[in-house]
Amino acid sequence: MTTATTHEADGRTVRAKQKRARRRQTILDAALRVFSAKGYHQTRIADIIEEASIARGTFYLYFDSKTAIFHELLEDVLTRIDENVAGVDLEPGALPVREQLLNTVRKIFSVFRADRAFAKLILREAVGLDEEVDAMLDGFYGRLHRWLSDSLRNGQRIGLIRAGDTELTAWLILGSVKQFAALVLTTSDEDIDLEQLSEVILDFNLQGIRAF
Amino acid sequence: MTTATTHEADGRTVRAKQKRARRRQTILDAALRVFSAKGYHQTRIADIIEEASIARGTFYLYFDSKTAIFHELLEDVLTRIDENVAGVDLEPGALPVREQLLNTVRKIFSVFRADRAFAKLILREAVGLDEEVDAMLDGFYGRLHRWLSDSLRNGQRIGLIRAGDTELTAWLILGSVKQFAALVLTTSDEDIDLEQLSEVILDFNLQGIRAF
Amino acid sequence: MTTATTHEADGRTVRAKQKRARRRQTILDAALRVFSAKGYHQTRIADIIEEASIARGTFYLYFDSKTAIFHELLEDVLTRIDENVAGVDLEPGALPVREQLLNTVRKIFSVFRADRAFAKLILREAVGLDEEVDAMLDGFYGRLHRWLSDSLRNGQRIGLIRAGDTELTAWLILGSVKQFAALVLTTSDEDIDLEQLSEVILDFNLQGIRAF
Amino acid sequence: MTTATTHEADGRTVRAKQKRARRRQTILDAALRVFSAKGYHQTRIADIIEEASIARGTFYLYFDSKTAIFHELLEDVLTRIDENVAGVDLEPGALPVREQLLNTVRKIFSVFRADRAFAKLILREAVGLDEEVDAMLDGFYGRLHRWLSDSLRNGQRIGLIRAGDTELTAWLILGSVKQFAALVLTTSDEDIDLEQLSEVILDFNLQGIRAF
DNA sequence: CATGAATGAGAGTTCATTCAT
DNA sequence: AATGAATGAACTCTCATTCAT
Repeated sequence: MTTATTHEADGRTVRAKQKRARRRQTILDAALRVFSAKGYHQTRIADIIEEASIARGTFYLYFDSKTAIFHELLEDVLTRIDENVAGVDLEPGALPVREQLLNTVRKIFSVFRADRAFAKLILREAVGLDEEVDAMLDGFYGRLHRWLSDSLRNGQRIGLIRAGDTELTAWLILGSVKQFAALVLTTSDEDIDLEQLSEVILDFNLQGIRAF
Repeated sequence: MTTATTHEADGRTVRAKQKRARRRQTILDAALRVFSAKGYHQTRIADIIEEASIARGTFYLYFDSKTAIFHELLEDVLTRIDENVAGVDLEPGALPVREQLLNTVRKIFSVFRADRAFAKLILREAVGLDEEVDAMLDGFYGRLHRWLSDSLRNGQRIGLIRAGDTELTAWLILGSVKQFAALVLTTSDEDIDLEQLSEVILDFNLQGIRAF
Repeated sequence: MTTATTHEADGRTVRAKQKRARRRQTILDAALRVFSAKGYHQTRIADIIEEASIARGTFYLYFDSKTAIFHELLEDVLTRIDENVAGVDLEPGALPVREQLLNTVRKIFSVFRADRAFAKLILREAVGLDEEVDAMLDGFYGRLHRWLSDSLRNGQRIGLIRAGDTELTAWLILGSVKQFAALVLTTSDEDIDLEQLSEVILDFNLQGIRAF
Repeated sequence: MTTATTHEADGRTVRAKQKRARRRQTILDAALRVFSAKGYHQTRIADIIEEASIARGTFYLYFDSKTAIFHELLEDVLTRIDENVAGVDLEPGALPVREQLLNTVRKIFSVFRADRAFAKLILREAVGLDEEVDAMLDGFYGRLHRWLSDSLRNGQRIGLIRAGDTELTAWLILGSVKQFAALVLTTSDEDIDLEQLSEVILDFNLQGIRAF
């Protein structure tokens, strides 16, 4: 009897928490849609609450401010990409390097493709916004850069990567990847052959452009 | 008499026009400083007129709006870079391709270095601002891309550039250049050896990263 | 059986009523604390329900509005003081007038001292709030005034009080008492010798300040 | 010629300053009217700008905030009264003390009567508003109190004032004066005989109420 | 009865732009 | 041409109150 009641109470609490989490997500989703459609500055709180079909005050029950929800949104997106990159195993042996890199490129782009809105957030809306956002992006790109330069040094050690300034080279690779992502973003047609494109970008980074 | 008066009037007109042009430039300069220091949205008209030491209303005698002056500023910057790129002669013969490309890379960066404010404008402030600015940037990058892909095709024809998707590759090169520019922008120390860096970026694009 | 049930029901009803009354009082107490600590306008319903440890909606089961609970609170306080004053017996004979007045002064201040919060409510929070509160305070001070002027007239009749405008004088006495109360309120030290102060205020009102 | 131009320029500046000062005053006057009519909290910026017939933004050209204009208004009023009290000469000799005090009482009330709105501000709107206002009022009443207690001590020295706690007594006098002011404020009829009332309040403070 | 998530009217303030001088 | 006071639309955020559970 007592247990039942307890369960019931627990059930209520759990359900309430779930409901709250669901609503939070609803608002986040709506905000992402609006932010990526209109841009951060063109987006009014009014737009978000309308998109989310909630009242003005409700928004502030879940988020402190327009800035706060954007930061959270951005953090979510960055984390999601981080996880895809972090999962890559660069231990020598296993798959050929080319195959592994190809996997990473594929993964990153699949995240972007999953929702173009994410990409727009990172590549357009979050650029030059405020210092905190700058720091978040710097951190994100910094992590990617570190992973890339580490990989390059690894490659040099085992003789797969030619000698050179790994730090700088890592930035250049990152730049080409970002541009590629921006390209995918712009190209509205879904007939992009990501598989083929991934190979092109990889080969560009590996071999460069010269004939020999 | 009449002629004299006319001359005088002409002189006046000319001098007035010059004065007007000078004042315009003063305001543009001031605006560039403020925009790149505080960012587009954080910049108030009040900031610009204070920096330019003019009255509020005077601003609107020279520019239609905050948007308008930013657009003009951006156009100036983009044109300046365009000219440096457009001036490159890619006729087969002449200098070795590597040398020519190196020249172009050097020129582009010298424009950026001339005033970091320009770079910030293009790489940060103008990103995700509004549709017209988007169009301007698209046009600018589009021209760079076209020039790059034309060059690549040229290179393929004369056997210097390996076969491949020239369109996509041109974007990737552009991406690495942009990232490089952003890097130069961030690195506040003036001890950057642009000469050496230019070679690294060029070699990256030419040879890629692999050992063979 | 039926009786039993009825009894039980009655018991339940009574207990429920008591519980309800107790809760009401809990909320009133909490509200008094918060109102006098933060002031009426700085107090949010959120503050009251937190102080009372009840849910938001519960508040409205017991009181109609923020205004309503303040009114009730104020009425409670005013009534409490009224009772102390009303209880004074000024029939000629009995105690000497000075002793009687001293008793009244003592009583009033003891009410204030019992809880500074009360005093703050009357002397600060309720001032200039809204028309209904104005009316309550007017009524309260009006009753005090009437009682004072009646007393003065009585005093005149038996030759204890000098001739003069009893109406106006009553207001002046009231003013000095209010100021005194405010003084006690401000003086945070508990080492105030109310006994001595009561005499000073009484003598001030009786003899004034001149040497002869 | 030059002087003329200079004069003209000066004239312009002077006129501009005057105009600005006039407008400031217009807004202050309007604000005083509204604050005293509706109370501080019931007053919206919208009410003030409507009363002053200015645009929303104009208000903020002259005052930082709703709080700021109220503070300035209050300071003005307090200063005006201060000046009337400060001007009193209590040097022994000259006029009889009673006459001097009567003058002060008259002056203070004439300030109040000049505009009931002032009185309402001090006695009602500014009570329990915020800490800064509290400090202003405390300072104001503190100065009055100091002046009163100094005067009392002076009177004691020359044998005009009986022995007693001058500090406390000064507060009591102040209390009676405040109450009196409040009374004048409430009594909307203009047929108040301030001359007679001033005497009553003075005699109350001098002789008290008892027959002997 | 109790709860607390949801509501939405309404507030103060900012700032690009206009216009009388 | 130059000035800067004036404008008012539009914004974000608060909080007393309601109501479904």
